[in-house]
Amino acid sequence: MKRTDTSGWPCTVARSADVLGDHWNLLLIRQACLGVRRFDDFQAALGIGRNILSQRLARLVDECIFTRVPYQGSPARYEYRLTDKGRDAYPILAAMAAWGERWLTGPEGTPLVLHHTSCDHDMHAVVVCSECAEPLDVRNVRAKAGPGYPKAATL
Amino acid sequence: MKRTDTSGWPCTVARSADVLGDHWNLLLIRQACLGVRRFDDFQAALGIGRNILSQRLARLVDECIFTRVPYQGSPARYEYRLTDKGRDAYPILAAMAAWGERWLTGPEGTPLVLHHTSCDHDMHAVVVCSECAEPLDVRNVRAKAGPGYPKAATL
DNA sequence: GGGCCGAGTTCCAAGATGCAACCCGCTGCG
DNA sequence: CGCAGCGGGTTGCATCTTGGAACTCGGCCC
Repeated sequence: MKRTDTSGWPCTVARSADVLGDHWNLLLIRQACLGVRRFDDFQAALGIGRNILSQRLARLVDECIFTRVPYQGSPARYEYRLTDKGRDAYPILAAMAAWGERWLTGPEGTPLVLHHTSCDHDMHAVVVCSECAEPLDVRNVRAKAGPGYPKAATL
Repeated sequence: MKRTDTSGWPCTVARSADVLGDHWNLLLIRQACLGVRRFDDFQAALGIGRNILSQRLARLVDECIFTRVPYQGSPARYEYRLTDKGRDAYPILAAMAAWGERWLTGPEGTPLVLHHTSCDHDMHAVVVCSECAEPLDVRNVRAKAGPGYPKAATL
């Protein structure tokens, strides 16, 4: 009945999917990357229901993707900021943006262009191999069991 | 009421999230990348309900991420294969796997190791800038409106 | 003739979502 | 003082979506 919990599966994709496989979570992280930090701003920007937002933020704080820090006392007000873990999810969003740009964009062109300030160029994300820096392709990658792989498993 | 549809939003992340922001969809694509093609194999590998599986596969075929091709007639049997669009989503999964490996792995180590056959090394995915090949970091990226950006918008 | 695939549907109860309305501790303001 | 406003949430309720298990259907196999 309740959404299957994949966080304990012997697969890093399944574990990530447990938290990132939710459009609101993805969108919240994206907004946060864009500088949004406050409840009402998330709500207004995404049009997400306040209860859902509240629940999602709690989950993300729980997962250490956001931290809830007070930015004023009396009345106590909090804002949500990305942790290193959350910030580190940005590449995934960038990869999704690149995919969306390639496959889900109509003739009108991309709504958003990313600009890399380090090299001062407009760019898009490319996912490469850590060893040879070649872009990845499913056909050149094999998955094999690692140290944390249990004997019986789904793969 | 029904799950908010973000596929028309002026944001490539939101559009991608509409289809990739679902753990089953992600997991199905992952399985497909691993070579799974048949209904019952997906079902057995993921433990997903047959109704949900059926519904998800239909959606993914609809989105042109999978194609349903007959592999025998009489009785007609179909298998689901990744299209180029689907195959191109692999980098996203690889990025998620890398994140999961870094942040969601316990002391036992990664369950799965990826091996890049092109360079014959074990590797992990890195998301880099298409222009300067530096790994991305949120702090070095700015989003700006592109050609497909409507005047009124959420960003 | 009966059982066994693979590939789906159908049914139903338990959750999840979305929306709107309500609450709470302060602040500013007339 | 009284009261509306603001940021930040809860609560309630009507719908949808999930997950699990049972049922269907066309064709082999024995």
